[in-house]
Amino acid sequence: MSLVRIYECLCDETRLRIIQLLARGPLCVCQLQSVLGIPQARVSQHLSYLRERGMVENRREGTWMIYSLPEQPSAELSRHLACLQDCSVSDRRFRGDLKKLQAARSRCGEPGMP
Amino acid sequence: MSLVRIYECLCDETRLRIIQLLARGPLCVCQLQSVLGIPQARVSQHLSYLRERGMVENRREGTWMIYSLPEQPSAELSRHLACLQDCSVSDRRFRGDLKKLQAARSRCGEPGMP
DNA sequence: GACGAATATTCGTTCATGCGAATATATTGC
DNA sequence: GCAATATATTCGCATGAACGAATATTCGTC
Repeated sequence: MSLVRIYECLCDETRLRIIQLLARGPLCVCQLQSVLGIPQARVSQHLSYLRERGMVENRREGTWMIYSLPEQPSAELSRHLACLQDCSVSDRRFRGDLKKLQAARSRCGEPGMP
Repeated sequence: MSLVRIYECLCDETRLRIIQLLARGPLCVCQLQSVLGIPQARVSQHLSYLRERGMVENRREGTWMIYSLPEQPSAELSRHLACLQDCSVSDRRFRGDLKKLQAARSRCGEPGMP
């Protein structure tokens, strides 16, 4: 995965939010949708984009499709994800998303547990 | 400068090369052009793009326009530039560019010294 | 003020992407 | 098999970006 490829994945706000959320652990589409507050199709579209570029992995679990960041990310990707983590703690939007994520988790538990 | 803004600047290969080169110090347009091996107009176009987004600064020096990375980059930008530096040392393309940069420097000296 | 060098801008085209809307697919439980 | 839920895909459109080509601007020098 080239550097440009990495930056392409990060240069859209919605994708950035998705990646930021997945950095906290795997999530299904409907959890992402509820946190992001955007139509489901759009979430799936962005996830497809990220999947094609190797930025996310997915596995099916019943009806749910669980997305996560690569289990074995390249050195560049690791480095960049760490950098993103460093920077996003001070970002309002991201903090808001994380709050919503807590709520979503406590509401429906782990992915696959409605 | 938002994170998305930063990534937008980095998600094109030519711009990435430019930023990588400017990370080593200020350069004029013709030096960039000679290292990158692309038409001058294209270099200027990308530099305009970067300037509009606050990713580069420029100052005139006679006929030359000297471009450089921001003197006082934001915390996010600093972090990301450092991350980029870390990752690009292992990139062939960038290493090639740096070699050409050495040659360009020794050929015409510092910017403004033809 | 004309000329040359360095740089910037504009124009037209092509291509990728982001989006909403609609529809299709897959899985589970009855 | 059918319905319901979760997810994916397709289509059409609008926008922005990358590019080459051409042209314009700016500066120093004579």
